[in-house]
Amino acid sequence: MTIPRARERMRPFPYFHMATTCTDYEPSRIEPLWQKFWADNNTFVAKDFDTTRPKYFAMAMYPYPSGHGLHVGHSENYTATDLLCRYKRALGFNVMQPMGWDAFGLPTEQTAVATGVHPREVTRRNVETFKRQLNQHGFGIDWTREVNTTDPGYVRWTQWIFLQLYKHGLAYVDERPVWWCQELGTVLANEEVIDGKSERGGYPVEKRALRQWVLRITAYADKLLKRLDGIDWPEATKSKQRNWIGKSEGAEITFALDGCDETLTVFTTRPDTLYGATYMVVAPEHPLVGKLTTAAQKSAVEAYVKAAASKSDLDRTDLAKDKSGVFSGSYAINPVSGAKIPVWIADYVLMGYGTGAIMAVPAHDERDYDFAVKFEIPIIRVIEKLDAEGKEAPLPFCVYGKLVNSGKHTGLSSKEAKAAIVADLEKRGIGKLSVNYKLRDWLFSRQRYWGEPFPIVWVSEADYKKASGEVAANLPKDPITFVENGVTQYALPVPASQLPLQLPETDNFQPSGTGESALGRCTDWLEIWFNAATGEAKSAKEPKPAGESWVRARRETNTMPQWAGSCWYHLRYVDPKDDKYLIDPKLNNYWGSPDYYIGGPEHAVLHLLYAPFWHLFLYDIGAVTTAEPYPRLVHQGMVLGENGEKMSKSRGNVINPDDVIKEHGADAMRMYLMFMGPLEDDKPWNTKGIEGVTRFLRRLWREVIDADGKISAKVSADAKESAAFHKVHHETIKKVGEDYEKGRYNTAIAQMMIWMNAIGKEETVLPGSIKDFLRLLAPIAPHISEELWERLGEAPSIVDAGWPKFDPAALVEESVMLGILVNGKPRSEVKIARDAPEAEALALAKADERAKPFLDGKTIRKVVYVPGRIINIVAN
RNA sequence: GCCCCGGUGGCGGAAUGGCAGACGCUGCGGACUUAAAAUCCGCUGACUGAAAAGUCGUGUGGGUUCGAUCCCCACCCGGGGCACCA
Repeated sequence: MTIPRARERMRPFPYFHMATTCTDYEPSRIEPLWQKFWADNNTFVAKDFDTTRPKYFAMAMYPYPSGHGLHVGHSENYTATDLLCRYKRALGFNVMQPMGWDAFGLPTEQTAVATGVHPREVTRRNVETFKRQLNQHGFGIDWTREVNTTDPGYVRWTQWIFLQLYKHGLAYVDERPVWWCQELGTVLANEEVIDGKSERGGYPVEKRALRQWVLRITAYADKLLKRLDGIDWPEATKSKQRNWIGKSEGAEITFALDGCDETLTVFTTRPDTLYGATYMVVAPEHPLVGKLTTAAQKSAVEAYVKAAASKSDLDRTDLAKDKSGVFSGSYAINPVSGAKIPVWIADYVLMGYGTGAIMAVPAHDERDYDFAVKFEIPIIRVIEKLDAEGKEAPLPFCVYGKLVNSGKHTGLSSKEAKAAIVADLEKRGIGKLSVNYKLRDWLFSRQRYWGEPFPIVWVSEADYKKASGEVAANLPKDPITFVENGVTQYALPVPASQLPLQLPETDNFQPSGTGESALGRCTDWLEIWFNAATGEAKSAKEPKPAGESWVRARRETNTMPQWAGSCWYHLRYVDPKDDKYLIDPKLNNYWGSPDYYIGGPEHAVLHLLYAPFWHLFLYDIGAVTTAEPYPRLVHQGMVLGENGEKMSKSRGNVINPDDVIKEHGADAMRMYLMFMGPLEDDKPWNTKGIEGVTRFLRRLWREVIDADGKISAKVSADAKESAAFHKVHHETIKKVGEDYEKGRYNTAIAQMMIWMNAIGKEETVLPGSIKDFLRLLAPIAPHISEELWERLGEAPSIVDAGWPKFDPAALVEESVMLGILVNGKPRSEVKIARDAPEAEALALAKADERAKPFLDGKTIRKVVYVPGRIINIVAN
């Protein structure tokens, strides 16, 4: 498309010196012109340290630049952000609206594998497309702050943060059964596995024991939970996070084993039911299984453990209804009743939660009850319903009550008994209060090429001890190790001075197939001489450099998951080029945390949990000055296809923003997206709907511009506007401001349509009225607003034209229609002074022709008068 | 099973204790036109009625209130999440 050059369009003041010469509303000519104007004038470059205005930092979740281009859901999300930013700017805020690219990740790598084009190049192309598309929407993005998670300057700091986590003991290596997806050739985090399938692609996953990096997010479980109370987030998401973190308070109790020195520790939330513990269960993976198993039970136990191991987790949970287990042959001693109780092995107890062992109280736990019934284990009631109406509650009885059959604790309430029993156990050294979380540590490594390499090398124990200088300064208290072929490998950090650690060049991005990423094949990069003081590296093919500190090392071949980069991009926007600090504290203080963050709810327990974890940690180590990363979060709803179903290629109901902009223009699309319904709701696209909005914009154009492209004769400085219009005009200024403030964009637009209907009835209109209106419209439909603003003789840009004020006096009507209700039912209405006294209103109501029949022959019992609204006469 | 969110015309939605259905779409009627498109004007919850008007109506059933889409209780339905978490 051709962009008219500004110079050619110059006309003498006051008209047409920048705007187009369109006679009809032609978004395809108008929009590119103003987009260029904004770019040429750096209109949206945010100024650091502007203390003359309050700052406003608004962020939408940055996109993954896929090969499919922008989705209409992005359009919705970014329109809402842009609209808010333009509104805040009109109010006088120093606004920052940044954008970036979540550019590491699987689809790009898969494209690279399929096409042989390097992921870096695939990313570059996709980013170019996305950027062009975003600019065609007319978003006021400050591109000087563009971030890309794959830029070396960005990767360096992602690695730096990992280094801090490592140094502070929050990153460790564990060989553990993890979700492995054969199809994707990588392991996945718990959060990325849904119903036994990969979140991305829906491929089957299975458990495999692999060496993995894990981040100790559980150390922040309590902080992550507590922060939820103080932030302005959608309740559903907070609730989901609370659930996911799953804090549960109880006690750890240690049971002695009969005829054995070992003890068995369990976690329970119901220490009050301890007297009712008639058996114990340990998970099949429990380390004590071997010792607990007696000779007689050995073969049965081994068979059971083997069967459990081969079951996928999906099978294990699918069979939830049908309990299975095997007796170990050993007995434990109930520490309060002294009873000898059997120890069972059953897969309904999970090794990953609590201690991997439980005390089973069949009378008061549904699962234990099912198990006890099936295996004919005694069931002893120890809790009674508190306010028993004579009848005993049926078993299993799983709520609090009063203790029975509980020795000296009989008669206490559950609550009292919990404290008393734990206190007793604590004195004996076999119990204590304890808290458990469902949240697991975050599996942080992936076997892919297109991700951040870990700033870690592996060395021998002897070489580990040679660490000094900057390398030693970054070591955790306890070394991170793993055993490979009987040899223990030690992790040394690649220190900050050597970052970023870049990916090796290769043309084969496929995983190596042995559980290692493509990096496992990049020998020159992988096998190195490492300086254990400075962190420098040289290929191992070269001779060993001179010096005590040089040791033989192998680099870590895992890469970080895609979530890593998005954990801190909100910081990089504030200080996008810094190579000294993660974020300059002065800039950090100026911009603070985003005042607004919008994105889909699908990241509730992924990005929205991970990023706060990193941020809280960075705050703790003094790397950032803000305690809370996202004080205010909004979720936009999904834009569904016209058939009300989720948009997808297979359903053939995808709406492409490029097509919509081509047909209707960006202003119409932006406006329609905001008009469809509440931002947070899912709502179906409707082609007729956007036509309605386009009609609205054309009407506006015709009110201002006549068929020759001149200002319409109707717009005149000596226009006489009707009182009715005057009122609507000021109501509109008030309502639109209030609605923008509350994020209720659909009703703001409805009000603007009311204004449009009102102006259609006017003979003449003041230019000032049109200009007021353009300023209200500009945040949503910025191009047409700029165009008409300038054609009306104002200097561009309308972006800095401020926000119109309404006249409160214009809103007040002397007389209003008062609803007349009889016994609560609307019967009539009457015109009356707004603040008429009750007596007058009542007299009018009683005399009203339509209300009268309902009052005839009845006695008035009560009158409720709400001045200006209704009068309700209660009569019978 | 547990947790969260929701249920209003033909459709998207508005109204958070005061005349339900703003605004938009659709549909119907009209104006302009040789005609069509575009544009403009009017009507458009259901039922009864020629009309005036009346009755019903915000998932269902109760409750609070002069008055309930709105608050409370119970239930039904839909969507999302969690699910042997001791």
